[in-house]
Amino acid sequence: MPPILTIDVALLALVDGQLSVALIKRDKAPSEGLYALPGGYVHEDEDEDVKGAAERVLKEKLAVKPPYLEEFGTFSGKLRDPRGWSLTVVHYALTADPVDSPLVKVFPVGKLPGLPFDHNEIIARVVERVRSKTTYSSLPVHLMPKKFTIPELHAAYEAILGERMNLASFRRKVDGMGALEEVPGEMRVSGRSRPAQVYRVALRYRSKLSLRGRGL
Amino acid sequence: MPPILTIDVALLALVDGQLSVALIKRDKAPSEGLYALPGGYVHEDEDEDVKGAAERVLKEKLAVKPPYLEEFGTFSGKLRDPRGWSLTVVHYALTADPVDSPLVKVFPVGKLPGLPFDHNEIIARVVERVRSKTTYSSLPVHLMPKKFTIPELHAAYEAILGERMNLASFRRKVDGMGALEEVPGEMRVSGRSRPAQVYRVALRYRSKLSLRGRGL
DNA sequence: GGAATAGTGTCTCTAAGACAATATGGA
DNA sequence: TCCATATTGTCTTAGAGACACTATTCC
Repeated sequence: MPPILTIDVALLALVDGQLSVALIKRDKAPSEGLYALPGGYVHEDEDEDVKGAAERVLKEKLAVKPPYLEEFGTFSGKLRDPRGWSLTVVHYALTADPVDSPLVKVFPVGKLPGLPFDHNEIIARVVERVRSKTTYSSLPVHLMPKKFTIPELHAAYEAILGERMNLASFRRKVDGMGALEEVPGEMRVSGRSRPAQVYRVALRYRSKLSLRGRGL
Repeated sequence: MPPILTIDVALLALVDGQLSVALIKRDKAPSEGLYALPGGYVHEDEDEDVKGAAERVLKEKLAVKPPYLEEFGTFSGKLRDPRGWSLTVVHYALTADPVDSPLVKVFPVGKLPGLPFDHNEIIARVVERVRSKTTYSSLPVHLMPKKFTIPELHAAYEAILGERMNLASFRRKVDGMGALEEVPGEMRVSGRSRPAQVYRVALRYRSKLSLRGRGL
């Protein structure tokens, strides 16, 4: 009997200023009825590769086509699934607006219930990776809506890392990364303060989906 | 028919100052007789997880128990293996002394022959990762013998990256990383010059094998 | 004008590169 | 002694954080 091969996807988003993950109520055994990471088997006829399988699961189960999807790594062994020796290729995806539905619920990563299999550990490791990448890359831009301001992005970084960052240095850093471009003329007003310049993700930083196969 | 699940290992070493990879002559179809990455199926009864399978393959096929072994990622799809939709979990390992044998040959990564499956691409991607990690981590210490000097380690970094590095800054950097410790009193003499202090990898940086499951 | 937040300028500090100066064992 | 390389010290430069200052809108 060959090992059980599955893929799982951790779809992350910022909800109410908290890094959160979309979980789905399992509709079959084992652990039927419990929330878990969306996942499934590879469909050899329709999935080009495991990343394709992850995209399909995102579309079918979560109804999202997120701008960022990357393989995280595998989790395998005899004990993690009651059905036997199994291997799952875990992916993580970032989105601005996860869809809440009767079956899908978005949990802050700090307030997860007990999950089946090793999904608590998987999420913990994915979050660790996302926090790590946040410290040196523009990854969190993929958690933002199409248009956003620097202060909004700054707040997202602070929410993900759980610590304050210097805003002036942050400005210099995002400038230097070249991941953003101004939306000409557009300013965002919030309250009775100076309006902020609106930005969007630069073209070459969008849609990692199409850059198949290149890690990072 | 479920996907074919295999693991492959890219064992890297520095041979004659060149980053090199150990390839093994395949003893069965497909591509029998060609050099390829050592790999194989997961043995559900003896492999704790895919990393365990990689360790077993290293031991059985290459007769090494390297100090560093890490999962790289997966390669999957319909086209990469003539037998059908397949997935391989690629690992990379670092060693100081790869064993050359009738079946195993060590090739400089810049002078690889055409390899079966997608093994040329796999090796290219692994090398890219190792070079990247070399720029910001102490990874290359695992390519060194038990005892070595800073200038020797410096030469290893230059060989991996293919570019010159400032030796004084390099000293400061390895100092700061805390990955090394002096071997008290031991000096290495080479030629008629001042002898160099001998170092070894600090305990907590050895044997990533035991730190199962933690990426990086 | 005042409140509140956006954005800029400047100072300091740290880390890295360049490179000069010193150290040491073998020939 | 000299040669060759190891090791240290110093100067300069680039980038990040701290923080004060200016800008702009609504009230």
